[in-house]
Amino acid sequence: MVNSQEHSLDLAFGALAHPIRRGILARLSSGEASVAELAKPFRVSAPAITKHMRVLEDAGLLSRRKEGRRHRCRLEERRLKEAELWIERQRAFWNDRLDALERYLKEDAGRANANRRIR
Amino acid sequence: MVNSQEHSLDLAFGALAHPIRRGILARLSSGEASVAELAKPFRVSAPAITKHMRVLEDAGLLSRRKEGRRHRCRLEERRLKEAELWIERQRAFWNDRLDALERYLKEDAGRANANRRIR
DNA sequence: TTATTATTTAACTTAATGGTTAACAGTCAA
DNA sequence: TTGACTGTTAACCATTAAGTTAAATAATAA
Repeated sequence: MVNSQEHSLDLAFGALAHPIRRGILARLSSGEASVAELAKPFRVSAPAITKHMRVLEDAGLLSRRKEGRRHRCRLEERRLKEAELWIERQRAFWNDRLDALERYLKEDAGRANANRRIR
Repeated sequence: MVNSQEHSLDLAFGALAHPIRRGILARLSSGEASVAELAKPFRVSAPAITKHMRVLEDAGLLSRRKEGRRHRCRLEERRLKEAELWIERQRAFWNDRLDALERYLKEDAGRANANRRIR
């Protein structure tokens, strides 16, 4: 199970890589909705939406329960959080490097000035 | 050009959806590197790496300059930031909703208790 | 010049994605 | 029971993705 975490990031980012799926998530982030409601803004067939729902579900970004003939869908934020965290970690690293460089340059400039003053 | 922003998110998330490409970015987040250095941890052919580099470049997540026969590659953090921001916004919305729900439930519980005390 | 190293391009295979239409299954309401 | 509504499955098509090997280009080293 070494790379099951990796694989779930594959699925999550893959799911986010399509505007319809991001649209569905955006809609869900303001509350639960049925499949038809989620489909409304998009000019594609119902089966296409079913497939997008499947991708989101497989990625663990969305869950649903049946309520009569409609499905109530809701956002699963945990996976979204994991994806966000991955990005955040990379950026944090990078920013640390930039910060360190900046500090170094400042110190260096300080030392250069000190030297200039000494002689 | 309405959805060029959308399209660049497609590319960014799509690029993040592969473990080799995430590995490359992770490596880059601790400093610049050549293509061969980036390729080393992965058991795929050089042309495969070239393709992954292209995907990352097209997504604007990576840039490079030629230095003799090697290419020095570096992370472009702006796109990474944009992707992070998109996720963060969805989650913020959702958390607001959950917070509101929690507040509502607490208030409600308080009122219920008050009522119980009265009679 | 010749060989070596770093990287890309070309051509190809296989599998996955994203869409379609047509048909099916469950649930509700007349 | 019949019909309408919500959603899925099946079968198909076109495009893209991810890998391969073989050959090409470009820069350095011998």
